[in-house]
Amino acid sequence: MKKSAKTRQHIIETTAPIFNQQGYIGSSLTDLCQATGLSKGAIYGHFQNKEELALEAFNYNLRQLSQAIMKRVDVENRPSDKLAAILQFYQDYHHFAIPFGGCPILNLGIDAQGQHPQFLARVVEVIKKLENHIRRLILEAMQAGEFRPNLDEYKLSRQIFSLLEGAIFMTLSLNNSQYLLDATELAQEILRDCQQSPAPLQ
Amino acid sequence: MKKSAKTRQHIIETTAPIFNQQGYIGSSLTDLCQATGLSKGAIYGHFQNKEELALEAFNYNLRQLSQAIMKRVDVENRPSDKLAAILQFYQDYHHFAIPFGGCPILNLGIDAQGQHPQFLARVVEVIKKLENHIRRLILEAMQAGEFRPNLDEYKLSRQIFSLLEGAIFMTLSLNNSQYLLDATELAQEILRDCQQSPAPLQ
DNA sequence: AGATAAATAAACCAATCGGTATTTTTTGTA
DNA sequence: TACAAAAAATACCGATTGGTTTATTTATCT
Repeated sequence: MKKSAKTRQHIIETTAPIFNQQGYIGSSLTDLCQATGLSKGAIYGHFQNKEELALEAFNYNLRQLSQAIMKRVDVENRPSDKLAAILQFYQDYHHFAIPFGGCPILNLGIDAQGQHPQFLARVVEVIKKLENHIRRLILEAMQAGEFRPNLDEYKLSRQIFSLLEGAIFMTLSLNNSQYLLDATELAQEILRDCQQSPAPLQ
Repeated sequence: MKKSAKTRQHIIETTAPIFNQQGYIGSSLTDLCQATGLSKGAIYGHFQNKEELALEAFNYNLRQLSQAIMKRVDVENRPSDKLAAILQFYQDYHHFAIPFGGCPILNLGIDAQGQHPQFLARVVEVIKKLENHIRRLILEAMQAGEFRPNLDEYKLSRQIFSLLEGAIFMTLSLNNSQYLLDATELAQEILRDCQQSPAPLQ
């Protein structure tokens, strides 16, 4: 009874980076069998079809990412420190993403657009969750007096998230970590300006 | 003699959005034949193989994007106005990208990563060209006295480009134009601060 | 230890993949 | 209008796709 769940998890974990890197169509069952060391019969004993496995693998990727961020955030107390921890995480995000086969949000978001509505819905869910987390931290920082009270936390979180995702894309595509460094630095400056008043930005 | 070139171009133009949206592997010859209204024999009479056609189609996409930007830039004279024109273009970039099947840079960049080095090289080329264009405009604005002289134009162009690409991803994935609006607004503010001295940002 | 059920492998399926060879149709020109 | 050349359609190729079935091995539990 327990063995089944274990190999099922093994299949998910070993195929997750393949799906992340090669996309849904690009990941053939032959690839997945070779990576897991199992046969098609074995895989189909644990999953109804390729789509179900892909969904689980994508979910696994997104969950890993979320958890890695939250792990950094949870050790901080003040909202502004939690925000700084998020930026710190993204500063060397490529070290996290490259063995993962890239950024799950970016890869799945692009791969699923107009192609796999179900997958897109999942990645949108995670994006909104992360962006909302940033937004709530900004709001809490305002309420705690760490930030000016007249900020538009919705706009700020959208801007910071866009900046980070774009920098991830640039760093991974051009294989140049400078984009993530510059982006997180800019984000830090934006947040620093949230403390002052009146605002030169926002 | 001329008919051949015309249908060749027709094939490129009609398959370009398919390649852009579905990627290289995701675009089957059946799809391409159906879209062009031609048979496989006809397509293979104009292109050696699927890869050559894809490369031409991707180049077509990237060229269309570059030209659309340059068209807006070239009507301006002052460097800072040219920069503003670029931001203006990206403000409603989704209207350009959606009928195109998404952002060619983003789609091809993600699709090609670790999969098609040849395609990745092409998209990197275009990215560097556009980013360099922004960088040179910042430099020219400094030299013309429109911007402070002590700016890091390399860093600034990286930050702005990351911000824009990230906002494109967000707007297209979440089908929400607000990300592009907020990102271009932030970019405008960053550039506005380049005029003042001393710098609150950068 | 042996019965039972779960897990896996292997062979097989129709469909589709990219690509090619051949035939038919179209076209420009003499 | 006849004819050669180019362009396109058809039919086909082997390989691979996702998926299924059957047989066999391997765990699990009494």
